[in-house]
Amino acid sequence: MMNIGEAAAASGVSAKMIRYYEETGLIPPAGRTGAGYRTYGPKEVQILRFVRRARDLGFPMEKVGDLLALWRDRSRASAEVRRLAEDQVAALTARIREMEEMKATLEHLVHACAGDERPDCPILADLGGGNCRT
Amino acid sequence: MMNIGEAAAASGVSAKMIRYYEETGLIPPAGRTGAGYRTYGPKEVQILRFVRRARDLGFPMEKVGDLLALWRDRSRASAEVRRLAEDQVAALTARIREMEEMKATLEHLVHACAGDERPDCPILADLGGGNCRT
DNA sequence: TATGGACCTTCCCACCATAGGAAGGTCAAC
DNA sequence: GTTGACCTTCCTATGGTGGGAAGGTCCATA
Repeated sequence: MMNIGEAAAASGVSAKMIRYYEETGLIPPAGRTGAGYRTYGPKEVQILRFVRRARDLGFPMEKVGDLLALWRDRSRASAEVRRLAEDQVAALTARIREMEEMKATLEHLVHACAGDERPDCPILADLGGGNCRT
Repeated sequence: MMNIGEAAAASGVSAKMIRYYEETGLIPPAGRTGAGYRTYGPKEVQILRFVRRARDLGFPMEKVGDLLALWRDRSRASAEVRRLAEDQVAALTARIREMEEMKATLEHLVHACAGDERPDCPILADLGGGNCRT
């Protein structure tokens, strides 16, 4: 049995976040020693690693909860899990595209900007003249 | 002179956010009518549009403040602005790459998953660190 | 002139996920 | 037995945005 600090080191999740995950119900409450210290075994550490990995893949907490539930349910169909993963791929794709667009616009502006000592700046001109309804 | 609602409609920035920007010092305090209503003219609306556009390009508030300062400074060198824009391109590039990596990993897992009624699921197996069930 | 509704004001709360810190208790090593 | 590293809870902040309550204002219409 480990302390929260050891569990944090073993799982890659900070002690702060472990307590937070417990508080929000993402993970079940840890056992306690007589003095009130949280205790963790290998099983709990595995759960924490699961959460960590899912977060690394960009899943929001809520989806991580769904994945955990499916993980615990031995009879779940893999199709459900796959759908969650596909949703996440779609979300990432959408977000990436948005940022690619921002980047392209900015690169265009940077390209048009002399970038020297002169105050003429197409970047500021663009920002100042953006067309919304006036 | 417009109300905050009209300025919001004209600039594309919500009234809530206009007040927030003012509160945090991003934009100067608006003028007030005798009754305490904020008033906005075309110049202020242009500033709001500037902010909106910069936020749309993914600049964090702090950088928007820098850009605004450069915008107001008629003698600024365009090189400074360009550097801010380039930094932002770099930030976007880094974030995009992170997300591309997440996406690639997930796509790999989705591809390996049968996605049928069987409980065998490589996605959960991966998340769990090799052991699908506890 | 009165009233109603659309606007404005300030203030507080919520989100998501994370980090920092203070105040106080506990454990283990020396 | 003291010291230092750990633990506990509780509060705060972040970045931007939205929601809403309680109360004031403005304008048009009945």
